[in-house]
Amino acid sequence: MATGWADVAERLRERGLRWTPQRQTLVEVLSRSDGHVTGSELVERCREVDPATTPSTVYRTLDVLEEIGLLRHGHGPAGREEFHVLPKAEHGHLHCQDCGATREIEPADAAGLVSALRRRHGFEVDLSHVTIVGRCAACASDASPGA
Amino acid sequence: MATGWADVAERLRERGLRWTPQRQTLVEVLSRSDGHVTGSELVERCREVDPATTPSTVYRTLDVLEEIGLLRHGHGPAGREEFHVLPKAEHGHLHCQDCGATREIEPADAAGLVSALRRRHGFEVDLSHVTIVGRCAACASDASPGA
DNA sequence: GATCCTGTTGCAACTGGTTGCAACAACCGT
DNA sequence: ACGGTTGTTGCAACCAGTTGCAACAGGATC
Repeated sequence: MATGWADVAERLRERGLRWTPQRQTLVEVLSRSDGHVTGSELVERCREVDPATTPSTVYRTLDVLEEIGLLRHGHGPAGREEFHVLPKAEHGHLHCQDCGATREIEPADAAGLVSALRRRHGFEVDLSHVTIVGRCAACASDASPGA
Repeated sequence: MATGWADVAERLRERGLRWTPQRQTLVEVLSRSDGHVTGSELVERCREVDPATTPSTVYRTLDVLEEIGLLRHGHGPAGREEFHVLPKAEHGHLHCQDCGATREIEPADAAGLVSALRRRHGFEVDLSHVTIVGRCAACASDASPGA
């Protein structure tokens, strides 16, 4: 909560953007959310607060908040939108195809890849957007010997 | 084209699956496609061959063909389905947020990450499903100094 | 060639998300 | 407090993809 939700209104106004009731609702919901949420989850939770909530408004506001840096989005394994609230550090995600578990990739794990791509292709990785799919330890040891 | 499209019919029948006109259409379209295609692109191209093509049939057939190993799918930067025809080698994708360019990640580039995740978390990466987002050399050197 | 079994198709409805547009309202200036 | 500017909302239509289901049709069997 370091650069928390408290000054969102100001940050918006600084850019000539507005602080509307709908945005307050979404920010309130976000401030109660931890880690990763999907778009439709957020829509649903906003509707609990204000049943008149419209999806398009939520998604558009999410875009705005992302521009301000309060969240990042990525795409989950099913291609669904996934939001990442108040990222402390850039980090990617690991998703198990079999059990569906998701865990975070520590920057150290990705350091090799990031620097390899930078050196070899001059490519600057945006780690927060990365979801790597595969099999987690449990599922891998479960499946490989058998099949 | 090593294990090409020629014997698809047999491969299906071996598994008790069927070789239908609709599947022939899709396979014909796929055999003319190179590299990466999105789902809707395939639907469209099938419709050029057979205007009666239905999306659900195409997607279901794609699932079947993926099971047989003739293609792999992943999710592009916008979360859209992306198919990867006749994969010679497992490889991921690099996508530039700015210019939209996509290039392939060579296995060597990812080797470090893959082995780091295996060692540290026992996680087996499915490289073909990975799309890494960031900025390509051109866009990175374009943007970073300025902004 | 007729028959049966079961995989497959096409439809229609639905999910998650996006977009164009006209009406609206936050905020600034007076 | 009032008006005007312009960012924002909500609607409705749409896009990409998925699913349940009843009708259909491969292909093996007789």
